Amino acid sequence: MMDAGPGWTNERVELLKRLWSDGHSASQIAAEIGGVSRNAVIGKVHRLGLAGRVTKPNGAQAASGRRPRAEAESPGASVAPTVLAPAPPALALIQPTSVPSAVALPESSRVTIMELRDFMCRWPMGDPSTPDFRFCGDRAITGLPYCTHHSRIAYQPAAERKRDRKVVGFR
DNA sequence: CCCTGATTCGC
DNA sequence: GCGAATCAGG
Repeated sequence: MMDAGPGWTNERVELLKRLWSDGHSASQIAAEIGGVSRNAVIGKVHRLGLAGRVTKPNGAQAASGRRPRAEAESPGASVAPTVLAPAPPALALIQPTSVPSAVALPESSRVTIMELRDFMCRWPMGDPSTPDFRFCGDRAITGLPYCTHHSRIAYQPAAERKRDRKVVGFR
């Protein structure tokens, strides 16, 4: 008599609530509960009214939802051209004068410009005029030219002159 | 390429 | 009510 499909029993819902309020992500909760997908968790969370963990002050909500089953996209139409980074690190001028490569980056996936892919971090490393000039090449944040590490450096908020040395944006 | 939550809609 | 598909953003 195995239950074919354990729906959202009271215990599961309570576990969901506990994990959600405990700060676990939807995918983590889904993996913890088992048998449910991340979407299922999110959907249930919203249905329970628990959503609203991250509320945007602006009226700009999130996605507009899923498409109404229509896919008449213009195949020939080209989208907007690729936009470059708003504030590149001025090439190698901001070079890591004291980069403990032997400690910090044991094996950074540095790549040449030829090996640089779209999803790779474009953070310059080394002197562009030398043959050993490479880019970080690490996995870049989607939509951004840099990886998580270098994004923090490139997009540092201009309001942190001295004190407050905490890392930006993190739950 | 990874991830996060939000939303819609067919079931 | 449920959750996959999709979207938007990091």
